[in-house]
Amino acid sequence: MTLAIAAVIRQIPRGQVSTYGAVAKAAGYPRCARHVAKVLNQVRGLPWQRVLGSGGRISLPGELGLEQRFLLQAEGVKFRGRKVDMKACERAFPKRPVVGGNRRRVPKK
DNA sequence: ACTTTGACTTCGG
DNA sequence: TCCGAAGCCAAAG
Repeated sequence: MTLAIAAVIRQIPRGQVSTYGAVAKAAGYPRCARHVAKVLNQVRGLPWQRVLGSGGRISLPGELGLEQRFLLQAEGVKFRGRKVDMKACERAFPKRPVVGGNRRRVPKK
């Protein structure tokens, strides 16, 4: 799964971005946004700067965040204040079947 | 087998 | 817009 996620991230082209949640979903693990973050830490050689928080927010704290912003702008990604212009730059991934079998919120009652 | 760890997400105030 | 809380889940230790 770590690999599946890494593979998805590698598919984000220059000038485009995606989000943790979207990447997780595209890899077949819709609720593992958090794991995506972890993968970005461990796996090297990934275009880490192209992965953002929901809504196009930069989630990296401090200086790394600034660098991310810088790199993205260098790739031609447009910013709207602190957020990326997702409408224009978000990468659309082909749909993928969910791996672990679809789990649904139990109506609980 | 159990606990911790994330660059998360959504919602409410 | 900015917190805080709660939900989430596989990987790593």
